[in-house]
Amino acid sequence: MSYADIILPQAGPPFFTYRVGEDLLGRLSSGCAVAVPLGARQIVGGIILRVHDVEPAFPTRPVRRLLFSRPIVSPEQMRLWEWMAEYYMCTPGEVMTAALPALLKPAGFSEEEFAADEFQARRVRTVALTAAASGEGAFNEECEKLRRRAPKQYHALVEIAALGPGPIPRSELKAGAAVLVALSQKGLIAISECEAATLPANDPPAAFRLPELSPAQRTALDELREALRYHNTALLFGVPSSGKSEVCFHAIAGTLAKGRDVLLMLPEIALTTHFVQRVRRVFGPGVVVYHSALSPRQRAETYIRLARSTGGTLVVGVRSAIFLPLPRPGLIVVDEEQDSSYKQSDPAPRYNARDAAIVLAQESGAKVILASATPSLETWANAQGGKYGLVELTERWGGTPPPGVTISDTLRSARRGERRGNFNKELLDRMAGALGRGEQAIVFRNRRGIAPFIECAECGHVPRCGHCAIPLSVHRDSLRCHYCGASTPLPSLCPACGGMNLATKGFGTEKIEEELARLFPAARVARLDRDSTTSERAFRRIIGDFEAGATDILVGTQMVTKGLDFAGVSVVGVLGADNLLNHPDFRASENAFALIMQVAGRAGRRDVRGQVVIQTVSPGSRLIAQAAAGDYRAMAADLLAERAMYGYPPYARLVRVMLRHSDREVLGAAAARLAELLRPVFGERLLGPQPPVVEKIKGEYALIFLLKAPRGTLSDGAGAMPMSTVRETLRATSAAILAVPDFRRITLTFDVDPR
DNA sequence: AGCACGCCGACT
DNA sequence: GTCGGCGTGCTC
Repeated sequence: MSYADIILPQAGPPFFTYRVGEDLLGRLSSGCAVAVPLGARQIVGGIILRVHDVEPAFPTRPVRRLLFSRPIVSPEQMRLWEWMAEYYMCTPGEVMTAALPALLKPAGFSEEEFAADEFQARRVRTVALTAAASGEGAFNEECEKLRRRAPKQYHALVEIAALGPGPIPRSELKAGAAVLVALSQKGLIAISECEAATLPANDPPAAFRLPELSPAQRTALDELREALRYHNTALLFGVPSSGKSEVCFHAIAGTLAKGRDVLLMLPEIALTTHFVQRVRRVFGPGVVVYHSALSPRQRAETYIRLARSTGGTLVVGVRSAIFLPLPRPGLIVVDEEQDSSYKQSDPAPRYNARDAAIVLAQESGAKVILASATPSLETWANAQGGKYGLVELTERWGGTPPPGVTISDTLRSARRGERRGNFNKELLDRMAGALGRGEQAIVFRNRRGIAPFIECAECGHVPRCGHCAIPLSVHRDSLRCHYCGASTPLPSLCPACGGMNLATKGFGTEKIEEELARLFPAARVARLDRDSTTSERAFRRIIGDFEAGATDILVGTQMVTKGLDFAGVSVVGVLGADNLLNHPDFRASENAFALIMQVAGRAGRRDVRGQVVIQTVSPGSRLIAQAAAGDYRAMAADLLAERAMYGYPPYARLVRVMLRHSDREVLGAAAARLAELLRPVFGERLLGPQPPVVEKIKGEYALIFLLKAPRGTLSDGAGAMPMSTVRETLRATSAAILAVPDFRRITLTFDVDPR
């Protein structure tokens, strides 16, 4: 008799064992998707881990059905799943939940319902130029004919030609149905239908429209290729605007030409911008895009299409794209590798896609390029230590002059009476100048809403969120919790003492927007933050308007810093730079540096030197000076010394242990017991327990420990402990805690390498 | 994660 | 006397 160990998409045991019936014998192997019965009346989708003939000690149920004729998880992906479950201390089922699109994990169906529900790729209509309209001569001739009398058809034809060659899904075209029908009747385009999961074709490498490289970029590309001969991973470290992307494009083209697949990973926000269009212009319509705005159907189609592909595909995607079943991975590029959106912090698997990329590459003989102007200190240390190759681009592309940076002392400005609202004179003068010349400005503030909190002037009461216990932020007509999103009307009296004098403290983007309307009444101001971009459309509109020059000043949060290129911006203001440094987080300085560098990079264009004004109450800050000078090396040297001193990454591995429970007493007791068990092993390197920043999560109390597991031998002679031993200790100890009857309902989670 | 089982309060 | 509230524990 044959048995199959099957991963099911849930926490709990690593796998379940089912019987393989006669009907499926020989057709099942590792990576196959199957439907199996679970519990009384459920059918769920699972992935086969292995097939064997060891009879389990419990009665088994049969595998119900094979969902796709071939495995949908490649051997390399299976090994990535295993590594991820082990390294990030979660179950393979939790990895599976993150890895597979929802439609490929059918769950909660009764047997009858499920029978009809196997995933079927949708059929889509496509259009393509016919021979009559192809070729430069014929195409231009047809365009001329249409231009005057049928401008809509003309535009449609140009659009199809731009996206082509090859069939283009109808849904990707702006042109209406009538226009396409007319073009088809003229014999210029052919309308046909095909399975969405097989769309569209890749451009042949010869047709790539690669950008010309400058001599500096050419040298960097050669160095990169050389570095990747000796290393699996290389850091492409380039100043802002040095043209890292172009160098990557050439490396990507080289890999695709060998028939191998490329994964280009981007931070979440960068993908919604024009970058994807740029990639499509270079590599053609075959570029696969994978991000959070796709529908469940599109995700499943993309996944299946890639599983059936034979190599040579370029995928542009966010964090979760690391799980796509590329048949022949050759190169993974992680752009802005330090970006925190590569780390999933909740729910499990709490993985970092950058690190997963390096593991996946190792498993599949692929190479990794980490690209950044401000690499994470972990990556920098690895590059300095020779673990990664290091390639530098020090020259700004096209001779764009670097922006002039001014550090503006807010307290001095206030003393001199030169402050208007939250703006210092230095910034206001430069903004006025820019607006006068018809140029644009960006104002960056790392805080949404009007103010971070309000305080009663009489009793000192600060309204807090009932769910999370953190202060509520002030918005135009509500108080909102920035953690859980809960919202209550803005009170007019103090809820505690009935006092009449509620004072707003600090300031956010909404407040800045109001002030700008008063300071520059003639300017058109737009705001870009999580509150103003509730839909994809709103986001695109704000960006589009600013790009088109329909707005003059853009005020916003981190959103204004990522991957956006605005040619008309000559002034950038950073408000309250100190705030960035004051986060209760060991990465605060590193992040602040990256953020200031990124936002500063938005200023200036080829002919106009950009101006950046950083407003701060601590103008003497070493880090702010380093950021103003763009001196990454100095910053890294300082911060690495600090990390070594306090035992933080890259000199230690962090694990965050969180306990949750509805009863504060029980929680406290469990945490005390856990501390008692772990302290003898880890001593001073176990911090806590302490309440997290957000004290209550979904009505439950929480306590956290932070473990700084040392790497290398310690100065106190305690020797290094392999990470596998650290994990084993944590697992065993938490099992012991959960075995105590009183503590059974405690939720215990681990976050390895937390952000 | 579903879903059944089971032990306590509002109804016909 | 039953219907159903959700707390608890199991699913190969």
